[in-house]
Amino acid sequence: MKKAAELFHTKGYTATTMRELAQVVGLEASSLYSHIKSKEELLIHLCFTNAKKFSDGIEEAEKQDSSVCEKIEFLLNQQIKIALEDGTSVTVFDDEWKHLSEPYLSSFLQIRKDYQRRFLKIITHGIEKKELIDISPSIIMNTLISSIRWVHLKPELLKQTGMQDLSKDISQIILTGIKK
Amino acid sequence: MKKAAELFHTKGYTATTMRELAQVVGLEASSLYSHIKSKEELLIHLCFTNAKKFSDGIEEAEKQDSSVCEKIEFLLNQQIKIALEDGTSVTVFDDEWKHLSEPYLSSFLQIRKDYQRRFLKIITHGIEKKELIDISPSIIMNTLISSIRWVHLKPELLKQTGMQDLSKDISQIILTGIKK
DNA sequence: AAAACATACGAACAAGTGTTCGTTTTTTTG
DNA sequence: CAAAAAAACGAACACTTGTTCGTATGTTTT
Repeated sequence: MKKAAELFHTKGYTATTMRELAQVVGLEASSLYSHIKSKEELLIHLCFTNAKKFSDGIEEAEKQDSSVCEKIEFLLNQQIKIALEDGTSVTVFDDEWKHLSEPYLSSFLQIRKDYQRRFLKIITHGIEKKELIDISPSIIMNTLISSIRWVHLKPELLKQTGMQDLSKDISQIILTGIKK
Repeated sequence: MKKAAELFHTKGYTATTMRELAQVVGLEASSLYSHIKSKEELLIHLCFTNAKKFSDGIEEAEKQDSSVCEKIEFLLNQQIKIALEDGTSVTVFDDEWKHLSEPYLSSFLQIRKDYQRRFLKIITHGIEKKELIDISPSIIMNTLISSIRWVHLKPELLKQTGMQDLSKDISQIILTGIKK
């Protein structure tokens, strides 16, 4: 699964061959099928495992008895942490889900939509409480989510800066920008 | 080229078939080759056309006799504009370039690297002049670039908000976050 | 109108795809 | 150690891929 994630990350799902994957794990292509049912099974697993991580994150944020800004900071930190611990999976989650076939595709999109709905709710709440500036919640959320979508591609920056500091710097930029 | 960009955008380069493309433009697959030399030619054109747009943008910013913040705001606006005018191309530029083969791949990465080098220079300059907060220029740049990487996926938000306002809102979030 | 050209087509090809099958090898269990 | 189960293999299959080729059909130039 790990090697599959790496290949999907670098070459993309469609461009990745079962024969390539086999070679990377030291097997013949046919042998893979003693362990998995299909190529898509790999993609399904990677997509939904990561989807769960994100959903769990937002659930935890919702439960917290804290200010909206603290919740958002928590979410940012959490997502940066996930991205740094398992960057290749995040790529798959971000970019390769579109190769899921039905019914997995619909299911995945549903989870994603739900995640964004809950995120939006937090932001909207923050605007109402005048914690956040009065900008379209949708714009804020998308900017927020996107702004960290490079972290998993720069592991060298992690070594340089350290996760704690990296996380703090990014949070500072974004939070300063949306705080009232 | 336009239909190709759309297909590459929704299905990905590798997953897009010449037969599909042919059907979309109302031809048989073989007929396409009266107009293009290969499938990759399409990808090459899309990648480098967009690369040029971005390079031109940063060149213009460099020339401007303005503060660093104004330059960055100009760049943000420009890139948002590009993303909204031709969203599918931006996807190809962002995500599908990796399917370029040599020597195009190296050439493309060189251009990209050069673009980031010049962007970094602007930011570093801004930090030196105390216009920007003292955070790793690399972190600032990546956050900046990424933060708008969703715009081209939400044309409905454009209709709702209008490009001018959308651009202003995003700029406000990001610039407030990095201004000293 | 003839010649030259661009465009479109169907058929085909060579290479590569995910996957299956029957068999052999290796590991685990009783 | 023998039996059962799991894992690995090579060969093959059915299908799809980008692309080529010879040919036909319009379209432009002379």
